[in-house]
Parts: sequence; C-alpha cells; structure tokens
Amino acid sequence: MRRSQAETAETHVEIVAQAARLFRGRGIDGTSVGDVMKAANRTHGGFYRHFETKEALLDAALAAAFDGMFDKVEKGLAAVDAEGAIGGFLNSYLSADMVAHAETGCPVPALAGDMARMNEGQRAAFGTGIRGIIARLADAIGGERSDAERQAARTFAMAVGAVLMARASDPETAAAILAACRQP
Amino acid sequence: MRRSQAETAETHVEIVAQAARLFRGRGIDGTSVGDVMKAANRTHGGFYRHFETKEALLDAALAAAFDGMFDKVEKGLAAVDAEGAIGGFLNSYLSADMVAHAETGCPVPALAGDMARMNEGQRAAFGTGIRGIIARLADAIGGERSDAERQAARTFAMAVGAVLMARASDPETAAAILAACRQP
DNA sequence: TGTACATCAGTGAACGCGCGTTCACTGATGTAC
DNA sequence: TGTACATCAGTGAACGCGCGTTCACTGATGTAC
Repeated sequence: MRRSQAETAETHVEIVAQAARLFRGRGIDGTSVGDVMKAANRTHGGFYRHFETKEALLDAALAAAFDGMFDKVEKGLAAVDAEGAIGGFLNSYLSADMVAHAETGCPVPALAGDMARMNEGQRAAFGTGIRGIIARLADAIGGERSDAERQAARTFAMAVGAVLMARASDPETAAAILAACRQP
Repeated sequence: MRRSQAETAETHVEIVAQAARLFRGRGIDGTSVGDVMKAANRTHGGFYRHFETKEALLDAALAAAFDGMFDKVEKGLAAVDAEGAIGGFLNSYLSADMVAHAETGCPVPALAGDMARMNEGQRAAFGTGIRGIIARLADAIGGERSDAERQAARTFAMAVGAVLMARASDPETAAAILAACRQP
C-alpha cells in the first residue's frame, strides 16, 4: 500500500544507511539488494521505487559513508592543537574499534579495493571523498598549505594501509603493524 | 584424453599463474573458475582435477603472487645501500607501472580488501605474506632489528595505502597522493 | 470540508543469467606382466 | 621389449543456487473538484 511522503523519505534514508553499513562490512559484491532491504525491514522488490540500479545505491551509500567520516575526522581533530594533529588522528584511526568494525569505519580501507575496479565516474567520486579527508587533516596540521597537504596525504596513506593490512591478517601481525604505525 | 605427468604439472602451474594474475586484476569474486581456465586455455570442467574448490585455488594463487613479490622486492633492494633502502623501495613500489597494473603487482593492495572478509586460516596466510615483505625491507634498512622492522612496517603501510587510493581515484587525486608519498 | 479517483510505496512471485560444482564420457598415458 | 588394461586429464553438458531486475497486484495517500 502507498506510504506517506514522510515515510517514503525515511525508507530512503534507511536503505542508504543500511547499504553504507553492509557495503563496508561485507563488500559490494558480498551485499545483495535483498540483504540491504532486509536490513531496512523491507522486501527486495520495493528497492526499485528508490534507486534505478544497485550501482546508484552504491553512489548514495558512498556519499553517506564519506559524510559520516568527515564528521568523525572533524570532531576528532577539534580537540587537538596543530602539534598533536597527526598523533591524534592516528590514535583514533588505528584504534582497535575502527579496525574491528569495518561496517561503521572509514570507507577508504573498507571499499577502495572494490572501487579500483569501478568506472571512471565512481572512482572520481571516491577520489573526492579521499581528498575531503586529507583536506580536513591538513587543516588541523596547519602551517604552509601544500606542506600540510603532503603530510596529511602521507599520514592518511599509512593509516589506510595499516588498517587494511590489520584486517587482512592474523591478530599478531595486525597488532605489530598497528603498533608500528601508531607513533606519528 | 589423459595427459602426461609433465603436461599435467604444466597445466597446474599455468592455472595458478593465471589465477594469481586475474584475482589481482579483477578481484576474487570478479574472477570465475571459467575465466581462469579460459586464460589457461582449458575448459572449466577440468579445473577439479587440479583443485578441490575455488578457495583452494586462491590459497595457491596467493602463495604464487607473494613469492613473485618477494623476488621483486629482493631484486629491487639488492642494488641499494641502507641509506637508500626506503627511497628505493618507495620509488619502485609507487611507480606508474605498479599502480596501473594490479594484475602483476603486489598482492597486498590488490587483494587485502577481499582478504579481510576471508576465514582465519586464509588471513593468517596473507599475514605471513605481509610479514615476508616487511622482513625483506627491514633487512635492507639494517641497524637495530626492531627499529628496522617498525620503520619497514610504516613505510610499507604508507606505500600500500597510496597505491590502493591511487587505483580507486581519478588521475589527479592519484598523482597528488603518489607524489606526496614518494619522498621517504 | 467532503468525495472520487489517480497515484504510487511496498509486496512477493517470477525472469534470465552466471556462478561453483558435478558428471558421463573420451582416449592417451602409465603400469603390470 | 611388447601387450593388455586400468587410470585419469581434459571436455562440455547439466545441476542447483543466488543474484539483479521486472512485474502484476494491493490499498493507503495525495489531489482535483
């Protein structure tokens, strides 16, 4: 039966939120449209009232995941001064919680492997998300802008690589990599 | 018709080599058993004379990919002294060629995202491969061993993150990240 | 404000497709004598 | 060294399954009067 505009909007938001969670947790191929709709307490057929294809859902889910990450980075860096920016960032990014919960963590280590095989437009959108994170970290580092951006890019690359490898390894290897990368 | 033992062994090696190439290039889910057998110039049914499951093929393909990477790292570092070890490693790891050709490149940025969702035993094998690369880099860095290992881990994490993000981004973002990470 | 009806969000069965895997078959290879 | 036969690598059709997507249907919502 038809739902009100408010209910429809709520459903839309819920589908995107569940997709953002499941894509990060189980991968894009590992998450079916049916999985997303079940997580959103709907049946799979209704999906196509909200998105033309699974790919369109991915675009929306990535945008939502990056927005959430932007907030997290901004909040985490608001409390520290320029000296402690990199250390503070690494401390939260490389936390046990972030490593263990890909589904609510940064979209970059969770999805970059899948994104590498996507089309140009989707990679460009992902690149914009990456630059958004690096820019926020560079803001906190301060000083000469291009130096700050380079340092932010290097720090973020190391953090992404560390989380990625930690998730793909046994616990001992994971702990050794994270510990080595924790100091700025 | 039955093949000689030598031909059978050749086929086995060829299946593993093609799998190592295709898994890195197209992802694990993105590569079917039929794709691998076609690349090896065989029909898909014969696959099960060589491996019990696709998962067993993945194990063999990963081992082959890591062995190839170990060789590449050793050869690349043989020519440099301790001072230039990190710079030399980054220079070859972050080369345009490595970034553009995931199918022949390092298995870590190519497959770690997929491996994060695999079982404990497979993650342990992947972790052993990661430690193998870090250990070879630490050998070249020299000096106090645990310091060298930490520095090697940090350098490798940055390199992996940089390649991963470069592949998942637009060319401009990719170039900026690689340039920032190139200096040791 | 009340009525009549067109719209459309959501349901669940059905579709074609590609996947991993199985199987009956073929005939050259390897082995036992 | 030669012969007889069991083995088994490779073929290609077939399997069940889950996927993304479509569709006919339902009935509450939104709108035109």
